[in-house]
Amino acid sequence: MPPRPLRSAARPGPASAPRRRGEITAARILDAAEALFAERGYAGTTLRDVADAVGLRIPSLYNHFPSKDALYAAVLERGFGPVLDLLGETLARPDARPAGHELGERVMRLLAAHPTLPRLILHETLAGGQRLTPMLRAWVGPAFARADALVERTPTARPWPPDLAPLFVLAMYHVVVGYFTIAPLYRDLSGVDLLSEPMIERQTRLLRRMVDALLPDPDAAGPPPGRRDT
Amino acid sequence: MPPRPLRSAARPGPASAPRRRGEITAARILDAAEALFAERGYAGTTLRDVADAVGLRIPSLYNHFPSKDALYAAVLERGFGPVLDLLGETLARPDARPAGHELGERVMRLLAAHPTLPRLILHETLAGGQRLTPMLRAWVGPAFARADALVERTPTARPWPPDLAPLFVLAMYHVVVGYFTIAPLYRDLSGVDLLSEPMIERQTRLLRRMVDALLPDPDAAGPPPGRRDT
Amino acid sequence: MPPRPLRSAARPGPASAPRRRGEITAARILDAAEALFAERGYAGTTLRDVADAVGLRIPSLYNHFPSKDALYAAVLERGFGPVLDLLGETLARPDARPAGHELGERVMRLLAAHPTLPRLILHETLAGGQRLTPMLRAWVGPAFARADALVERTPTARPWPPDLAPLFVLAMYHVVVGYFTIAPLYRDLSGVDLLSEPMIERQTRLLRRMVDALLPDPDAAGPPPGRRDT
Amino acid sequence: MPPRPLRSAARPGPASAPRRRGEITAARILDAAEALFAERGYAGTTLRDVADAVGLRIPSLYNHFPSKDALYAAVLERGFGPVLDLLGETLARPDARPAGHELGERVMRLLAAHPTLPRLILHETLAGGQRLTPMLRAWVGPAFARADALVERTPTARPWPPDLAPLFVLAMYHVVVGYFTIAPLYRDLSGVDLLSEPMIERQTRLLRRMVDALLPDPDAAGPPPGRRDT
DNA sequence: GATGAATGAGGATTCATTCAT
DNA sequence: AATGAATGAATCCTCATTCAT
Repeated sequence: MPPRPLRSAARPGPASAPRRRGEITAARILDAAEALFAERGYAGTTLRDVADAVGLRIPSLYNHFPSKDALYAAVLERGFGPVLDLLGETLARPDARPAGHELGERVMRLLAAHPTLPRLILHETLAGGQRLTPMLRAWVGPAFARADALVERTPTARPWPPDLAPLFVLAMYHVVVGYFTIAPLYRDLSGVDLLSEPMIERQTRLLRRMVDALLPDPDAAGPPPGRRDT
Repeated sequence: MPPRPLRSAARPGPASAPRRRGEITAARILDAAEALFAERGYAGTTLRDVADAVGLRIPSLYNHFPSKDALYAAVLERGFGPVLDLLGETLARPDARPAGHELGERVMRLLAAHPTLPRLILHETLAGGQRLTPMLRAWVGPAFARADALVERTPTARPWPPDLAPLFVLAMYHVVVGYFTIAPLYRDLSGVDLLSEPMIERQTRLLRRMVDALLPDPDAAGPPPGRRDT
Repeated sequence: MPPRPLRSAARPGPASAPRRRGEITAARILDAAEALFAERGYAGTTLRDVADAVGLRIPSLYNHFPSKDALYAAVLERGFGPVLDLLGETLARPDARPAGHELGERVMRLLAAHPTLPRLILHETLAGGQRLTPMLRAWVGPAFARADALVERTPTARPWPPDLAPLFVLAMYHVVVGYFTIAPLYRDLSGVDLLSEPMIERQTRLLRRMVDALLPDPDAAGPPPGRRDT
Repeated sequence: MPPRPLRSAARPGPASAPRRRGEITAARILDAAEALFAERGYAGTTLRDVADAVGLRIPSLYNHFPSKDALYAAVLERGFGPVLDLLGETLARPDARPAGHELGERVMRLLAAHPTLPRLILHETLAGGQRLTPMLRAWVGPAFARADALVERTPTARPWPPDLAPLFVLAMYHVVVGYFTIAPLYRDLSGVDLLSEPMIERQTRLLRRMVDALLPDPDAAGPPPGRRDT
């Protein structure tokens, strides 16, 4: 369980330190549930698993969340709230090119700090989004739309035709989400930990290179000649 | 990779008609199970679901498969056998550039015909591959290694550094797998069916353009000037 | 558990002997459940109680009834079906006076053979009929209406005013139902078993005397002089 | 019968105002619990139900009653104390005939003011009296005995044989208790509220007529000729 | 090969109760 | 006096599996 930065605790209120003991327990439950849901999905995660991970008995969970469903929803809300905020800001920025360039790094940093989120969202995707929080449902469509717009308004030497832009966005999304999703299996098979700092940095370089190649800067001559990535 | 018996080709194809009625029932069970496992994952799929989908009672499933686990394994074996064969062939071909160019189309055609496979494999990926058939386990590592080699030996105007090549392969893998995985949710949210023929064709064009941009042909001058994608 | 007369088994079909073993088990479950529901009510009866009484494990109950609710409904259906039929016939008879006179005896005989039914119906009454089978709901209203009509059309020396007739019917209903309901407590407190043959017979005489007094025969002179009850 | 402290009369009456706030809360709990126990029985009533009805949290109930059982006992004690007192007085009066005549009205008035009591007692009856407060247990037997004696010593034109007298008492008891018990269901089915003032008054007339018919005044000639019931 | 019946294990949830605050 | 938190026991129900038919 990665340490959760303070700002994520800042959601429920302006005061950052949880005052009551109950809030601490609820946060611990959310931590454990997030990890387990990310690893095993909703159906594969048992309240016993969660309770064991927190060091509580099962009925105690019900003192903090009224049902397994509600716990799952709370995990998604807490996890995705800050991410969606950040993505929203970046996508909304008018200066397309720097935005596109930064997006990769920002998203990588963000998800590296919350590596469970991509797994959570992929579980949802596989489930057809049937349990998708209204929050996420409401967000996904517009987010992709804004990303499409960003791609289309980015000045590039070789613009994307409108019918391919959405698929391009989808592709880049999958590159990022897939990277974090496959990390445990990749580590298991190859011994390399994709979540380690150097690998994260490499993947960030990859993204930059991909963006450079796929959205070439119109001002640069040909494929960036002298510039080496990194 | 274990030799794949011909019978696996007998599924929907015109090939040898199954002799016994039992085999036909087993195939129907596999069909139903494949769809359900792909949609809901292993933990989320119930033998009752499978039996209902086939029109049998649960105990009858045990006449064909000794356990839920075995049924799941059989689904993976039957589903991935032909795919792995095909991929293996392509990846093993010495002529790197045409192979790289063709790979996208071949894989798209293949997965478009078996759209459950990406979902199945993603469920496995999320589960950390713990239930991954030995078959798949044995295949995945080498496959990526061969793909890495393919990328590295492909003559290109801008070669990939060895530390990025594997990540590049991974990225392309996620682009393809993610496309099929998100199809149901995408359809739900946007109304567009990514599994439809036109969309599949668009995605194929996207892949070709991505490969062109990321592995630029050394013989071509600059970014392919006169050539417009489709 | 009183022996169930064969005619009640005749409901589900014309053949009286249950062919399959499952039907026997289902009947045993119904027997046990009927006794327990009658004694403890719905909320106070546990599936464990039922299973223990039958000698099964709890999950086996679900092979015969899909839920506790359905089991309860089945108990009511099986128990009240024949009773309602019989009552319906009697109440529908045109010859009011003999019908009224016989009703007491018939009902007493009927309920003496099924002493759980009054308790079941009282549990339902107390619950406000919220779980009342549609069957019973549909029956209760008309039954009382027909009973009212019977009272009003019975020739008597002192007719009941229309506003009291329904209450009179209700009263007689409670006399009968209450008698069987209180039997266990009465036995516990006084040692007398109201369900014993002699007591049943006494109560039958009581009912006859009450009917005679409350619906006096217009042809008889005054309070029946020479006639002694019994 | 244990002496009843005056405070039990303090409930809804204008009598001595409860001094401490705790007593007022306890009374509110008793009110809510009485209604719920009467409606759903002991097993069907949850401490959460009670707490919700009072507007407290469950643990607060334990500040006033040491257990669910004790709360139930307190409800019975408080509810039945005054009733038993009153019945005791009436039954103990030596002048049999007026007592018998008055009994109906007094009981009806009493129960109309406390319509939950019949339901509570019926729940107890159905449970076989296993939870019956010692108070009630100690009272029921003697009460019926005194009622039997009352019936037997009432001068009437047609005395009840000793073997029928107890059943007659039982019957009248059920007429009264049943009336209040069925009220909610009756209202649900027919729209008529048996607890309304006019219906209560009708039922009182019914009781008087039944008593007149079943215990005919020896001084009156035949069935009371000129007198019409109200 | 298909199925009705039975069941051990477990899953989510509720309930009455306790205790520290 | 009120309550948030914790929990053992139990509730209804599901699941994968077995077995006799």
